[in-house]
Parts: sequence; structure tokens; C-alpha cells
Amino acid sequence: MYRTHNCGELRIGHVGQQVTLSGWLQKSRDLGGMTFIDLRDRYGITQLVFNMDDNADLCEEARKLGREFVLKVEGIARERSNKNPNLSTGDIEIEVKSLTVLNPSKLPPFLIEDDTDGGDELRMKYRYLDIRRHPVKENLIFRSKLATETRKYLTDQGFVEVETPVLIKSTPEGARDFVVPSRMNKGQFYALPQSPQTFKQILMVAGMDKYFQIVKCFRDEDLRADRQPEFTQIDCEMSFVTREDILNTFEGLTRYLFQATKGIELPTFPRMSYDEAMQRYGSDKPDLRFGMEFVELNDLAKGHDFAVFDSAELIVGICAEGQAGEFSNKDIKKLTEWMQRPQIGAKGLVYVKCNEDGSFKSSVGKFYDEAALKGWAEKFGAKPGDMLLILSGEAEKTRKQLNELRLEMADRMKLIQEGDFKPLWVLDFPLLEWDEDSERFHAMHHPFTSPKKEDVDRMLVGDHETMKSLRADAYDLVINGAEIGGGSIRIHDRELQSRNFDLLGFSKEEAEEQFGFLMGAFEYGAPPHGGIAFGFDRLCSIMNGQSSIRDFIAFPKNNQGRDMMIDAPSLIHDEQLEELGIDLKKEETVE
RNA sequence: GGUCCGGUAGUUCAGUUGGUUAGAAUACCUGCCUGUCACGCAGGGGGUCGCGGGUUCGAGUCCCGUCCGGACCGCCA
Repeated sequence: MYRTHNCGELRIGHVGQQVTLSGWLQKSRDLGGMTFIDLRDRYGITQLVFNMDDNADLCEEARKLGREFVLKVEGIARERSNKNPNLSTGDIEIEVKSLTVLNPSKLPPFLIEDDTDGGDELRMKYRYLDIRRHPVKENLIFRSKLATETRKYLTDQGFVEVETPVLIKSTPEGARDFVVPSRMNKGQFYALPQSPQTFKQILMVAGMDKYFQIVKCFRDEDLRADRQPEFTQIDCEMSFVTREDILNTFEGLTRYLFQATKGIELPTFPRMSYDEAMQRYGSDKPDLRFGMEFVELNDLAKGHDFAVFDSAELIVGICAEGQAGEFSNKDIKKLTEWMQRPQIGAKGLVYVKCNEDGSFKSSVGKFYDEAALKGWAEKFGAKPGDMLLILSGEAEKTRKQLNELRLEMADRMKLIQEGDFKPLWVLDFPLLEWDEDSERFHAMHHPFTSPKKEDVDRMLVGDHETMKSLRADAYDLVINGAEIGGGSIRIHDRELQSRNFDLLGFSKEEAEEQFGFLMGAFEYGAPPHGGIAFGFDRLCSIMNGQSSIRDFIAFPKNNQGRDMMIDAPSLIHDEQLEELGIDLKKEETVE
């Protein structure tokens, strides 16, 4: 028998009991006459004691053991003379009677401690050591709990978990597909699903009524801290529902998950249209943990012979409270340069400092007198000591740039409180999005998204402005400025779906070839339906106040999409290529 | 495809204007130590300064190339 108890469960009430424990050697403290060893497993740490007076041989043996050795010990639980209040097992220790080394260990390349000295690269390569660390282990346990609670909630609501295939058909829309060559169908490829979208809609046609799945999805696009090529979604679809039903159901799920896993009661989620979000925050996923809403100045700032503003489509700014004294000319210059980086691409940055004495100092002081600047300050609701930061230019770009500035300022001003959660529903996204490169419209959400009822008739009109103005019955759940989930009411009518494919530039043949099965299904009594998908990894990280999803994935990939531990992807044997009927262009492969 | 930052001891990092034997912390090893829990004290070992080329009397330091890692833009229906 390896253990009677785990390393986290012994308490003062166990004193006197004979116990057997197994675990890893976290740390040993050799005091000469006696040696303490911290024994660790998933559940906690228990202190072992070896004493020269009691058993000199055993004590000598104990002091030779190295970090991460796997041990089994038998002994008696004793009350400690010096208790450790920082440890759940800190009232007791094990007076060891027998010691077995189940397995020795090489010296780990980094410290197996909460604050490890290991960098990301090492931690990924030796992920099995990294996961021994408390914080990473706890993240994975949290993830498991979140999945369990999700299943519990949705199952209680009558949802059925259905597995959909992983080997499916590649479609050119959306993200790049990962493809898998087929041996039995030479020259043909499966694609891994970017989402189970069409399958869950088919399940609605099939009468499943309420479907969910915690499911892996795949996108062959560049990675970020919050983006992995394979990731997990809570994928859902419901029949005979309106947007309201879906929003309520998944607001309920989100609130339940926060309550069940974090003990946090979220308030009712506010709602905002896409247009409003863009106008007030320059983002379709605004972070509501802080203010600094956009204020537009077109009416006040134009007509003062300042050509930059006069020629701008939009003049818009934010008010940074109490920052007038915080930013020297040099700081503002640096901030301006930061805004001018190619990543953001602002032309310039206008500031107005509202001095404590009621005067104003501005980079555009020669165009605007005190009275004019006072008018601006009033519009911003600025107080003495505040600083206005103003951008101008083409409306859409300028809003995007000011959004970056707003986020950066919130960071610099330390406006974000840990443990604060600000959810938001963003509604009524545009149906279509113009793509400069391919010079055609793309579906902003996906091509199965239903336009809003009042826009259906206008879908026939082909002019650019009308198409841009079409609104979809699509919605996103945003928490703390991160897109947690998105969904829509779907098209369930074959005719409307065809019309949408037309708008997106599909020929009849292409539409039929790629999505004929779905439109075919719609001809056999498709119910009105809609759904949503949550990014499960991202939800895990947001709920724990972390920005990287990697520590909530057991075996994540690095920036280059590589698994550092198993060293994938890798070349395959010529025989495998032969069998698949694939020739590699030599110059394009890496050795 | 692009922008930026980084690569020096097992690890995390410092390393000045290009100049003697490349340092610190931690980890590791040895010795001492009977109540530690960041144990303490004393001592010790440990370096292809990512790789290749160049400039120079002299390169960790400057230049070019390259590889690797990270953040971001594009991309992510």
C-alpha cells in the first residue's frame, strides 16, 4: 500500500495514528541532529521528521535524498512543538519509522515553487515539472471544476451534450483550416473544425432542441497570449428561441459559474449596441472596469483655423483624471511617439492640461484661447488637475487608436482593480464587413448569422453603404475587455441563406458545393434557432485575473505553434508521405 | 508578412566608453549545526557570453547575417 492519507489531509485529530504517505520531496532542511523533509503531492505538503536520537541510520539516509525524489514513508502523526500556521497540515508532522525511495530524480532545471525561477521556454519543455507547481496545478483543477459546473448547469437546463466530428470538410471562409490528408482518398483532405457550427445547426434541424459541447476547435492562425491553435469552446445551440432567450440562458450560466467556482455574485449584465460601443469606447469589447469614455469635439474644435482638426472627420478624446501634473512635456512626447508606432499609427496627439489654478496648457494653445479650451473641459466634465488627450482623423481609425490610448492610460493610471469583473453584452453587430484585400464583403460573425428582422428586405439592395449598414442578430459577451463568447440567431430559411451567400460573393455552385448539406437540411423543416460559443480557456484565465490562457492549458503551444515538450510538429517518414500520395517541395521544408 | 524586446553559470539576471582573471542572487556539492519551515554558518565547483562572419592591437560589448524565445500589428468567418 502506497498511502493511507494524502499529503494535505492530516490534522491535529490524526495525532497518534500510524500513517503511510507517498509523494515528492519538496525540500529538506538538515539541522545536523535532525532533518525535516516537506513531502508534497497534489493535495498539499506534510512535514516529515527524522531524528538522530531516535533512529540514526534512517536520519542519515534521509539527509541524502534529493529534490523531487518520490518517497513512501510510514510513521506516526505527531503534534508539532513549533506549528506552522501557513500550512494546512501545519499542526502535525510525521515521525518516520520507515522510508522507501520509490524513484530518485535528476535535479530539476528550475525550482518547483510558486515563484519559480524558470522561464516560459523551460517550463513548457518540462511541463510535467511545471504542473507540479501549485499555481499551475490549481489552474488545471479550476478548469476541471469550471467544466464540471458548466455541464451541471446546462444539463439541468435540458441541454444534451453531443459530440461532433473532428475530421470535417475545409471551407475557405474564416480562419485557415488545419488539414489532414486522407490515405483512403488520396489527394483529398479533411479539415479540423474551427467550430462545430454547421453540425450544431444540423442538430437543431434534427430536433435535439438544446445542444451543448465542451469541444476542441482548431484555427491555423498566428498565436497570441490569449490565442492557441487548438482551444476549447463551450458550444451551444437552442431551437425555438429569440435572442432574449439565449442572452438570459447564458447570462445565467456565466453568473452561475462565477458563483459556483469563485463565490462571486455578478450583477445583471448591461447591454450596449455595437454602434454605441464603438462610439463610446472605440472597441466592440470595451473594458468597463474604468471610465474615460470618448467625448467628441467636432462642434467645438472646428473653425479655429487649426487645419488638422478642420480637415478631420472626427475629433475625439478622453479625460485622464488627475494626470495634468503627472505628465511632463517629455512624458507627453513619449506618449505621442508611442501612439505613432506603426502598430497604432496615430498622426499626433493633442493634449490639454487643466491646471489647478483654472488655466489651461495645450499643444494647440495658439489656435484655441482659454475660453475655447474651457468649453472643451466642460464638455469632458474635466476638473482642475485633469488632462485631456485628443486625436483626430478618419472616424473609424481614430476611434480604434483612441481605444488603444484609453487602455494604455488605464494601465498607467492603475485604474484596474484586481478581482473586479465587468461583464457586458454587445448587440447588433454589422452583418457584413468590407475586406480591403479581397475587395468583397465578409460575414462579420459567420455566414449563417441572421440579419435583424427589419434588415431582411434591405439585403436585396447591393450598394456598398446599404450593405455596410445591415445589422445582424449577433451578440458578444465581453468581460473586462475580453471577448468571452459570441453567437447569433441563425438563418433557418434556405432562401435567406442563399441570399446571404450571394451577398458574400459565393456563386450558386460554390455555396452548393460547400454548404449544400446545410441548405438541404433547411428544406426539411428547420426550426428557428440560435446559439453561442464561449472561449473556455479565455473564460478560465479571465475569471482568475490572468491575461495568458497558456497556464490554463495543460500542454500549450508556443508562439510558433510548437509543442516544446514533444517537439511537434515534425517531419514524417517518406513511407507515410508515399502512402498519402504527397510530395513535399524540398525547398519549403525545414530540416 | 511586419514592428519591437530578449538570448551571459543549472536558473533568473547585472556587466559602464570596446581594455586585466566575466559578476550577483539562487540552485548544486562538502563540512558544521537537535525545532526548522525562505533554516543558519563556513567553504567549493560551475561559462563555447545562441551560432556564423566582419571591424579592431583587443569584442559579452560595435556592425552584418542567422537561429531561438517573448510581446504586438496584420491575421483570428
